[in-house]
Amino acid sequence: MSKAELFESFARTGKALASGKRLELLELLAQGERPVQQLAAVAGLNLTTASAHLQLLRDAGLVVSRRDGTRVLYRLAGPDVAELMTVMFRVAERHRPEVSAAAAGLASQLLPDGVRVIDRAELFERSRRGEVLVLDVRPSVEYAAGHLPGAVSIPSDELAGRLAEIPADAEVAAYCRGRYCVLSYDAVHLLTDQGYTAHLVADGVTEFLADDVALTTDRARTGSTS
Amino acid sequence: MSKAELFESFARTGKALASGKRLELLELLAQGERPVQQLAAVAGLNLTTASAHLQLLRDAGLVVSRRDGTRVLYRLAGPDVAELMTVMFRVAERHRPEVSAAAAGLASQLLPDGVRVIDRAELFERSRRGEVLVLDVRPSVEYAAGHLPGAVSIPSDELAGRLAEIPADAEVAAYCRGRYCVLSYDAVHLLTDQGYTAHLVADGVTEFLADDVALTTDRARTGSTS
DNA sequence: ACGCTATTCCATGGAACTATGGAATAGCGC
DNA sequence: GCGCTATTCCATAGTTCCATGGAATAGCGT
Repeated sequence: MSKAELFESFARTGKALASGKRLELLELLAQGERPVQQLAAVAGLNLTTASAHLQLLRDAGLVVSRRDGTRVLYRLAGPDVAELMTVMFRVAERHRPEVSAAAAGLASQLLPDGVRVIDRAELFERSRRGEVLVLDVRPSVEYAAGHLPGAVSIPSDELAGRLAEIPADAEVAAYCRGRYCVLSYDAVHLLTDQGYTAHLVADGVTEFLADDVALTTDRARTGSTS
Repeated sequence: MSKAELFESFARTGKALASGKRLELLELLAQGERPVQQLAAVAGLNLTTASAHLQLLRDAGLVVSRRDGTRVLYRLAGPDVAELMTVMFRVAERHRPEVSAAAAGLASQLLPDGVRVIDRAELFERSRRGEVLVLDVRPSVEYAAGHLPGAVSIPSDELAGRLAEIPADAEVAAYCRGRYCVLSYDAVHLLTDQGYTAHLVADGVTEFLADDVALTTDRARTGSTS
C-alpha cells in the first residue's frame, strides 16, 4: 500500500467526520448503545438516511453494530472515538471565530446571572464534599447506559414537574451529553428561575468518555433518595 | 446558532480532513512553514489544486498563511492540529483492519532483519547516554525548520553518498516526518545493507509536535561533528 | 408458514467536491 | 510603469455525496 493510498485511507475517517448529522449521531452514540430507529428519531433523520450514515460510520471503523433479535444496535467502536471528537471540537473552537463565538454565546448570553460554568475538577471536588447535587439532565435511557457516580437523573423535559425531588436549599450542578449540549442550559435556566442556585458543568459524557472518567450504570435514583 | 448549525460547523473541520491530499499537505506543514509552490510540488499536485486545498484548510482554521513578498507561506494553525491528525490516524489504525495491516506491513515486511522499531522514550534515553546517533532523514528545509536537539541531518536521498559522515561503529536511529513516513524506512534499509546497526524511530516530527516535544531550529550539523 | 417489525438494499435527483486550464491580481526589481 | 514571478480567481467537466421513497431481507411470535 502506497503512501497516497494510506493517506486516502485515513481520509475515510475524516470523511466520516465531515457531516454534521454524523457528528450528532456520534455524540448520541457516546451516550450509549442504541437502535437505528431511536437514533434516526433523536437526530431528526429519515430512517434510511440514518441507516446509511451509520453504515458509513461503521465502514470507517468509528462505530460497531450488533444484532439483538429484530433490532440492530450501534455503539462507538471505543472511547478513542470520543477522544477524536473532543479533540476535533476543541481545534475548531480554538481556531475558528464563528465556532468560538457560538460557544461563548452558549456560555454567556444564554446563561442567567449567578450561574457559573464549573470545570470537571471543581465538580468532582465539590461533589465529593457534598456541597453540590450533581444532576444528569439527559433522557433516562442515556442515564441508564452510563452516568457519573452519584448523579441524580431528572431529564430536562421532566424537570419542571419534578422540582420537588430537589431540596430547596440545594446547590445544583447540571451536566448533559457534551460541551455543546443545550439540555443543561435549559435546566440551569429553569432552576435559576425557581430560586435554586445552579451551575453548569462545562463537560459532558462525551468528554468523560474521552478522558476515561469512570461511569456507572446503576439504576436511576431520584433526587429524594440523595 | 442552533445545535445543528454548530455541528455543521464542526463538520467543516471534518471535511478538511476528508481528503488524502489534504492530509499529506498537513503532514508537510507539520514539518514547518512552506510556500504554495513547494507544497504543490512535494505533494504531487497541480498548483491551482494545491492552492484550493490550502484555502479550504485555511477556511477550516487548520492552517494560517502570511505573505512574504511575492510568496504566500502556509503553516499549521497550531500544535493542536498535529494532535488532531495523530489522534485520527491512531483511531483509524486501531479500528480499521486495512489500515493496521498497512501499518504492520510497513513495520515488519519492509524492515530488514536486525532492525528494531524503538519508541520515543527509548530513543531519548539511549540518545542521552550517547548510545545512538539520532539521524533526521528529512529534506534539509524541513530539518532547518525544526528538529530533535542533537539530531544529525542527512536527507534520505543523499544518504548513499554521505555515509562517510557516520562512524562505522555507530548505532543509528532514524526518524522522519511521522509514523507513516517512508523516508526512514529507506534509510534503515540502506544503512543495514552497508553494515550499520540501524533502528527505526516509531514517531516522527508530526507526533513530536502533537505532544509538545521540544524541537530546535539551529543550523544543520553534519555527522562528522558529532 | 404467515404476519409483523426493524433494518438494509436499490435507484434517483440534486447538491457539493476535485482537478484543471486560462485569466486576473499582488508584489518585487529594474 | 513594465516585465516577471507567485498565487488566487473563474469556469467547467467528472466524480462523489446526501436524502428519500419503494422494494427486499432478517428475525420474532403465533
